[in-house]
Amino acid sequence: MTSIESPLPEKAANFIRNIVTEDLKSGKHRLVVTRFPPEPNGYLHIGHAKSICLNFGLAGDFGGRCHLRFDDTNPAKEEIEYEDSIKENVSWLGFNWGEHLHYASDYFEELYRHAVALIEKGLAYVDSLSAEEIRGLRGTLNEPGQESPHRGRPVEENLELFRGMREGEFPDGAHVLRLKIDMASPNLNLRDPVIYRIKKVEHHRTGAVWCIYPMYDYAHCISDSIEGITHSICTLEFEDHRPLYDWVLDALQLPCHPQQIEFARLNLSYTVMSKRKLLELVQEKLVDGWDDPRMPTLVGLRRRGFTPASIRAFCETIGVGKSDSFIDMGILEDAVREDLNVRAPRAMAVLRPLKVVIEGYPAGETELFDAANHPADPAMGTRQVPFCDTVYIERDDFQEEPAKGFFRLAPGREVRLRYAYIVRCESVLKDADGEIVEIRCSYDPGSRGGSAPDGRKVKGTIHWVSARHAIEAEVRLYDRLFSTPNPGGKNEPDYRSSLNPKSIETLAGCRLEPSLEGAEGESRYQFERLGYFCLDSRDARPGQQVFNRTATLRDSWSEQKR
RNA sequence: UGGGGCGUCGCCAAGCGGUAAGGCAUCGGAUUUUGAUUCCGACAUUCCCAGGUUCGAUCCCUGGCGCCCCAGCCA
Repeated sequence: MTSIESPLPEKAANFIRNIVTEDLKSGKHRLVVTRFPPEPNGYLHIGHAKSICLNFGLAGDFGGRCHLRFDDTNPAKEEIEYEDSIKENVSWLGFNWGEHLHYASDYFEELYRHAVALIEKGLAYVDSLSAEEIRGLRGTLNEPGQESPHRGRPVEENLELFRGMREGEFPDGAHVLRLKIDMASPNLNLRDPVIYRIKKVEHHRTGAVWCIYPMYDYAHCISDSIEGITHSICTLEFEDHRPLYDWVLDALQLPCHPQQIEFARLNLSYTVMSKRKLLELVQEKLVDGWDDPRMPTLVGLRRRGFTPASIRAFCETIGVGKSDSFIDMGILEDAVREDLNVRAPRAMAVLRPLKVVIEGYPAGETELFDAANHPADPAMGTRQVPFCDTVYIERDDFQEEPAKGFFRLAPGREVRLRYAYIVRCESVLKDADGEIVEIRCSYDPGSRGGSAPDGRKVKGTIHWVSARHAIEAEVRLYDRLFSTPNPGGKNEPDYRSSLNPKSIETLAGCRLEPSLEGAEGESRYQFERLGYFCLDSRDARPGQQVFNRTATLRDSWSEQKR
C-alpha cells in the first residue's frame, strides 16, 4: 500500500478500529464521535492513557471528534481538583477536546425528565426498601431475585414520590428509583437496577440544587446519546452492563443509540493500577505523593521524565484487544528510551565520583573539548567541556583487579576519557581503611580529542567531569516500585509486602559537567553511559540541581555479570 | 448445577475457510570515541485440547479444559 492511498500513518489494526472503519464505509456513520469519560475522583494513570489514546486517537485518525466528559454523578467522591488534574493530563498527552468539555451533571435536568418518562411508561418505580432489603431480594448468581413489594406502585404514586425525592422531602436512603426489568434475569444488572438515590450532598458543580443523583448505568448511556457519541468505548467489566445500556436507550426511544464496545484494561507488571491501592500508597506515605516518580500516574511518569510521545507510542505498541493482558514494565521503559534516544541531548555526569589525577598534565591549565550534543544528529550541535589535571570518573569504571571481560580502567591499563585523552592508570591511592581514594594516571598528549595517533585500539571509553569545573548535584535513581511482577497477586498476602526497598536511591555530591548548570524546566538529557535523566522541576533550585533517572541505558555488561 | 467474556511464539497482537503479519524480548553477527544507538540475520509445519464438516480449518460445528468479570443506593 502506498502513502498516496493511505495518507494517514498506518496504525496497527484492532477490532475497534475495524468496527469504526466498517461503520464509516457502510454509511452507518458519517462522523466518528468518541469520548473519554473519567470520574473526577482520582488521578489518571497509565491505564487511563490507553483509553485516552484509543478514544482520541480513533477520532483523530478518522477526522471525527472526541469529547472529554466528566462522569460526575457521585458528589460524595468527586472533587474539582481532580478535574483540573485530568484536564491537564489529557492536554499534556497531546490531545484536544476543543469545544467538547462536558459533564454528566450538565444533563441532570434532562436525566430527571427521562426518569419521569420512564415512570409514566410504567418502566420505573420508587422502591422504599432499605439497601439491605434490596440486596436480600436480589437473589444470587444461581437463584433468581424476588420482586419488591413496591414494584406494583401506581404510576401516580411513583411520580409523587419521585418528585418528593427531588424536593428533599425524604432522608438519604428512604427511597430509590428502580427500573422495572426482570428480577429473574440471569444478568444481575437487569434485576431492577437502582437508577436514582437520595444523597443530601453538595455537588462540586451543581451545588445544593440536587439531592438525588443518577447512577452510572442510567446516566452514562443517556449522556452518550445526548452528545451524539457513535462508539462508546469502555473496559471489559462493563460487558454485562451493555444489555442495560441498550435497554435504557430503547425504552426512552432516543434517536441516538451509541454502540458500546469493551476492551481489556491495561495491566502493567511491577506496579499496581487500582485507584484504591494508589490512594493507599499516597495516604500511607509509602510514596512521596501522586507525582512520586515511581508512581504509574501520569503526573508521576511526567516527573520521572517520560514524554507524552513515549506514552502514546507505548499505547500504540501494546495494542487493543479483549483478552486480559499483562504488559511487562520493560515495554514502557523501552518506549521512553526509544523517544529519548532521538531527542535527548547528551551530557557527562559522574554519579559516584572517583578522583583521577593526570600526572604530567600542566597544573592550572584548562582545555576545552568539543563534544557532540548527539552523536547521530549533527543538527543538535556541539558544546565545549572543560578539562584539567584532575577529573572525576565513575567508581564503577575502575577495578583494581579487573574481572574477566572488564575493559575499563585498571592498573596498567589504558582507557579513553571521552572527547579528551587516552590515559593509563599508574597507581592507586588508598586511605587507612583500604578504600580507594584516588587514581593517578599518565596521559598521551598526542591523543587530544580522544583519538589514538598511532591507530592503537583502546576498547574502553568512559565519561568524566573536570574536578575544577564540575557542578555538584543531587541525582535520584529510581527503580521499579515493586519487586514482584504482580504485587498482591497469588502467594502475596498484601501488595505492600512486595514494595521494592531499592526503588529510590538518592545520590548527593554527584558531579555534572558545567553546561548542566543552566538546565531548567523539564529538561531531559542522556547522561552518557548511564541513562536518561530529567531535571526535577519541583525540587531543583538555582545552584542545586536535582535530576531524576527516567531509565537506564540498556547495559549488556551488567546483564552479562548477572 | 446462573450469566457474560477470553484462550495464536516468553509478553502483547494481526489474521476470521486457502495453507501463521508486526512489535517487544531472546540468540547470532557488523559498525561504534556511550559495553548505548544503528545495522543485518535467526526466531510458531503451528494457532488450549479432542472429535466432526470440508479438497482444504487458527478461522465453521460438537464436546471438554483453563482463566477473567458480575450479587454497590461506586464508576
